[in-house]
Amino acid sequence: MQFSPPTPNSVGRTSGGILQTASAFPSPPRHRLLLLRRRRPRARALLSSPPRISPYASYRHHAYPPHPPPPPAYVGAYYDHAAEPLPPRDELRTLFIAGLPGDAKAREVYNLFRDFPGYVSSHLRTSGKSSQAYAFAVFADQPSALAAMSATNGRIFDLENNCTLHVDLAKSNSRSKRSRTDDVPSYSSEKKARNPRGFPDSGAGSNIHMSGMGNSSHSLNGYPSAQSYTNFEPAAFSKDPSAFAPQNNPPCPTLFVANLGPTCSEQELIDVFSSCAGFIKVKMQNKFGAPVAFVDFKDMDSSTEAINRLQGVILYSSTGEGMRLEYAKSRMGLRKQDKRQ
DNA sequence: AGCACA
Repeated sequence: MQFSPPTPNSVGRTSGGILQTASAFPSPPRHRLLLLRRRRPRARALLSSPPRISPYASYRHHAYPPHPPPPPAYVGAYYDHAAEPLPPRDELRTLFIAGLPGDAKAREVYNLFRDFPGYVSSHLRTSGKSSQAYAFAVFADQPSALAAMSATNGRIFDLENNCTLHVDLAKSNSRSKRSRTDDVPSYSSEKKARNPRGFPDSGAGSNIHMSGMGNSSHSLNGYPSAQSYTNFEPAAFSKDPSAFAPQNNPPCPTLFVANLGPTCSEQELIDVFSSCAGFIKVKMQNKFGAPVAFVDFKDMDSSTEAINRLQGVILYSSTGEGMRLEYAKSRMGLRKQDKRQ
């Protein structure tokens, strides 16, 4: 209601398939850039060079035949912030997600963000006739939002429609308080996975509030919390991770991370990997040449899911391709926790 | 294209 529908005249993808963040959002607000720079001084790659999409990025469906890229980017979703009660600190902690297909479901948006620490809620806006949609995802604070942003920006949401996500800080925070219950559908109460088509996927302004608030960021509100990405991944995906892990090491709870940008920091990796279940710690190797890192998980299931989720993800610091994940050759620091006398 | 730390 307070959102104007996306304007389909905006710039989109070039014929080469390169996504230009800057052009996708003409004349980005100054404050947004400043915020990004403040926290990540070396965000040059993100701001000035287009995120390139790795074939490993995002939830992979089966191998879809390539399609000519439709223009997916949008400008829109302007929020009338006149009546918005900004939190005491006006730090932006809401993400704006563009590039969603018109038939995107609130559940899909929810599944995209629910595992990130600090996730609070998401709101899908589908503009009836348009073939595209956009959404907002609210986080507890800006670092959480930025971590989720760096992990999801550039992800291929729908290979079939060639939908690539553009995730950015929203221009203003969404109202996260449940001050209004007008257009909240009765979905969140129950009947969850029952009816996959139960979402009001048409009709502008279906404001679905999928909350993940509360404790440790998992589950809640009816959705199974664990690694149920069954909506996105084929069965073989979870059965045979080696088919998707282009390396030879046997599965290991520790991951080896390569192809990091020269300015990648350990904190940036923590921001990204801490969203994975079973995450323990990151150890970065910056001394020699190209930085690499090791990320430890509590078990091989966790590390495998992390590979599947984050393979090829492009970070702020990334140059060119996204990071490459492999099982490490040996488990990180198994020393005292192991009960070898 | 690179696998350390204990």
